[in-house]
Amino acid sequence: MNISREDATEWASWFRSLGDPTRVLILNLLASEARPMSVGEIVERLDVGQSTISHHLKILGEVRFILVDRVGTTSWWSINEACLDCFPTAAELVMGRLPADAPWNEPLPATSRRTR
Amino acid sequence: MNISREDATEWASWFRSLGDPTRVLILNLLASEARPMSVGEIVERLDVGQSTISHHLKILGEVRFILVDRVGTTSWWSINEACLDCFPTAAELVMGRLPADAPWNEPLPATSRRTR
DNA sequence: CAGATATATTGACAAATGTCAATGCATTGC
DNA sequence: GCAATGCATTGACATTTGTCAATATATCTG
Repeated sequence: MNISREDATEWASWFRSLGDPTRVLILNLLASEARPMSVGEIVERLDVGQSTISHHLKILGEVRFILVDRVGTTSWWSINEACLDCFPTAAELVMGRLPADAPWNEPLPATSRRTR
Repeated sequence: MNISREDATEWASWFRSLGDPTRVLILNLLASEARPMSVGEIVERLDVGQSTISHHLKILGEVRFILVDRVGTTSWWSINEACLDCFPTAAELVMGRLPADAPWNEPLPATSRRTR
């Protein structure tokens, strides 16, 4: 009936990934532009250092809120639409009704290394 | 078109309140019991100290995920159903479509001090 | 009022987090 | 191959966070 602390820890980590202002700004920017953006572009738009942006992109990527396509030396980041749609609501999470096929449960794809 | 850092900070704080395993456990417990519970009851069910539980209840109460009814020396905590229903989804938040009448935007009621 | 009970608050502390500057690593262009 | 470019990683640092033990506060019971 009740969830385990392990489950709670994993669920909490998803919400924690949304729990930083800079990450919310990144997500909003990517969503409003509705296209892949490079790290440099994002740095220009938000008033935060480049290494910090890279750090947050990594965190958002690990929970699969965003996806990356690396081409040459540039990383193209974009919203993972599927992930947004089925991110659990607070009600679902709290009641223990977790979507089984959430995108963040899928294995990470082998890092693409296309060159041009 | 884009949200302000202030907005982002406030939204992030709501998600951060779900970003701790103990708080997820508390919410799940309150939701699964579907009744008000005292601090003592919650402490018994979760393997965490009493002061820690009080601390987390306070955090969850401040974002109005849970409500408290103080009777005598005991505090009865319960899920704020309204809050669960309209907690913004990741998509809503990220796209800047925020529910205007969210319960956590309502003023906090004067602390009830009923006795018995 | 004295003691017991329930919860809140405080203080301490280790761990995690967000940020930046500096550096490292690939890749591209010449 | 060399310099330039774009991003990732590292190290340092201050801040925040989660936890507990101890204490304070409020209420109830006799």
